[in-house]
Amino acid sequence: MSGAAAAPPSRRGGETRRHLIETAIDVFGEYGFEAATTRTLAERAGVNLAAIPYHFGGKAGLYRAAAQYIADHVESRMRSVFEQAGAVLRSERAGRAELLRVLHALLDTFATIVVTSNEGDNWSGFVMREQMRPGEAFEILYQGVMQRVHGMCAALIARLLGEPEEDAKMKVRTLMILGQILIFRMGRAAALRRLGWKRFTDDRIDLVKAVMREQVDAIVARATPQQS
Amino acid sequence: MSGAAAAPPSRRGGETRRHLIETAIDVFGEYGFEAATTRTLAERAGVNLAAIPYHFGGKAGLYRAAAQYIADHVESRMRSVFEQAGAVLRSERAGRAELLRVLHALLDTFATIVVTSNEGDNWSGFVMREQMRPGEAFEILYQGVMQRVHGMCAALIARLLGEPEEDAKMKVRTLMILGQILIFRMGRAAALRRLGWKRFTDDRIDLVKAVMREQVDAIVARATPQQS
DNA sequence: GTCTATAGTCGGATAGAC
DNA sequence: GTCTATCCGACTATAGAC
Repeated sequence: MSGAAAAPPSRRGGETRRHLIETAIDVFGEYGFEAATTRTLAERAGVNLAAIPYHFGGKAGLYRAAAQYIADHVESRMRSVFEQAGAVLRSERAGRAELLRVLHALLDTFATIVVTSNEGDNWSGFVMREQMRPGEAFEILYQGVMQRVHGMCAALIARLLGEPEEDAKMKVRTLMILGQILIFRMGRAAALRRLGWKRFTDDRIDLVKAVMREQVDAIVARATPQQS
Repeated sequence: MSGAAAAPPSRRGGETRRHLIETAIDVFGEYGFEAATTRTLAERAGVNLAAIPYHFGGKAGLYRAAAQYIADHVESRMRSVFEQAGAVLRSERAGRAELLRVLHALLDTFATIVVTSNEGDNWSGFVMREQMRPGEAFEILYQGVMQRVHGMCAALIARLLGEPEEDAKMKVRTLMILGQILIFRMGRAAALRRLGWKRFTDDRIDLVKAVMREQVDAIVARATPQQS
C-alpha cells in the first residue's frame, strides 16, 4: 500500500475503516473469503474484532468494501493511459504509429500494475478468487476496470488490423494478448519456477515488456505466416 | 476422469478411495483447502466421514492424493503429443514445417484440455489455488506436467526462431504464448463475460485455436514489425 | 467508538460397535 | 472397511461495560 490516507474523518473511525480494508485485501487474497477469519483480519489490521461488524455490518460487508477499493485503486493508476488512448481513438484519422504507441503504453502500464502487484500490495489473489467463483464482488471489479482495459485494447487492435471491433474473433484476439501479460500474475508460481527467479525485479519486468512489444508488433503487423 | 486407482485394495476400499479423490478435486477446487469441509467431501462422494482419516490419514492426505491424480490424468492426455514433439526435436534436421506442425499440435491439445476442463471434470480450480499459494501439491503438479509443456514449447519455438533455448528471453516468450491459452481458464469469468458467452462450446474452442495459430505463426514468422 | 467476555455454531478427528 | 456418536477446538457475532 502506498498512498497517504485519503479521508481523515471525524475521529479514528475512518482510519480504522481504511486500515481494515487494506488488510482485508491481503488476507482475503491469501486465504479466500471463507478461510479468512475475522480474528486474522482484525489482528493484522491492529483493530478490535468487533470493529468489523460495527463498520461493515459483518465479514461480507468488509469483503465488498475491499473489492470497491481495488477497483478504485487500479482505475486511478490506469486513468492517464485510458485518457490518452481515448483521445487517439476519438480522432478519426490517427496514424498507425500513434495507434501502436498508445497500445504499447496501455499494455506497459497494465503489465507494470499486474506484475508488480503482490510485491507490496496484494490485490491479485483477491481478483483471482473472484474469477474462480464470481460473486457480487466480481461485478464491481469487472465493471470498473477489466471492461475498460479489454475494450480499449480491442478498439486499438481492431484499428491496427482493419478488422471489425465487435466480432468474437477480435475479442478472442485481445483476450489472448492480455493473457500474455496475465500469465505472469495468474501463473506466477509456475513462471517464476520456470525462470529460476524468486521475484520480479525492475529489469525482469522490462524484459517481459520488451518481449511483449515484440510479439504484439508481430501480431498486428499482419504478416502472412511463413512468407519470410 | 479416466485412470484406474493405483492401488486396488482388498474389498470396496479402492472404489471409495477413487470416488473420494475425484470428488475432492471438485470440492477443493471450488472452495479451497481450508474452506472445504470433510463433511462436504464425504457427503458429495457418498461415503462416510470417517473414511477420510481412514484412507488418507486426514484432509491433507486426501489433498495430496488429489494433486497426484490430476498430474497423472493430464500427463496421460498429453502423452501422445509429448512423444510426437520429442521425436521431432530429437531429429537434428527437422524442417520448419514439421516443427510448426508439432508446436500447433501441442498447443491445440493443451488448449483443449485447459479450456474444456470445468465442463465436467474440474481440476483447474485446484491448480489455480496452488499457483496462488504454492505448497506441497504444487511440486507434484509442476514436476509432472507444467515443466514438460513449457520445456517442449520453448524448445520448438527456439528452433523455429533460431534463438537459444535456455535464455530467459525464450522462456518469457514461451510463457507468454502459453498465457494466450491460459487466459481462457484462469481469467475465464472475465473472458466469458467479455464475449457474452455462458460457456465454451466446441466451435468456440475452435475459434480460440484458430486465432492462437494465427498469432503463433505471426510470432515465429520473425516478421520485422511495420515492414509491411 | 472501542473493548472484554461469552453465546451459539460448526469444523476435524477419534472411539468403538458392527 | 464402514458406521454412529462424541470430543474438543475454532469460528462469527453479540451484549454490555467503559
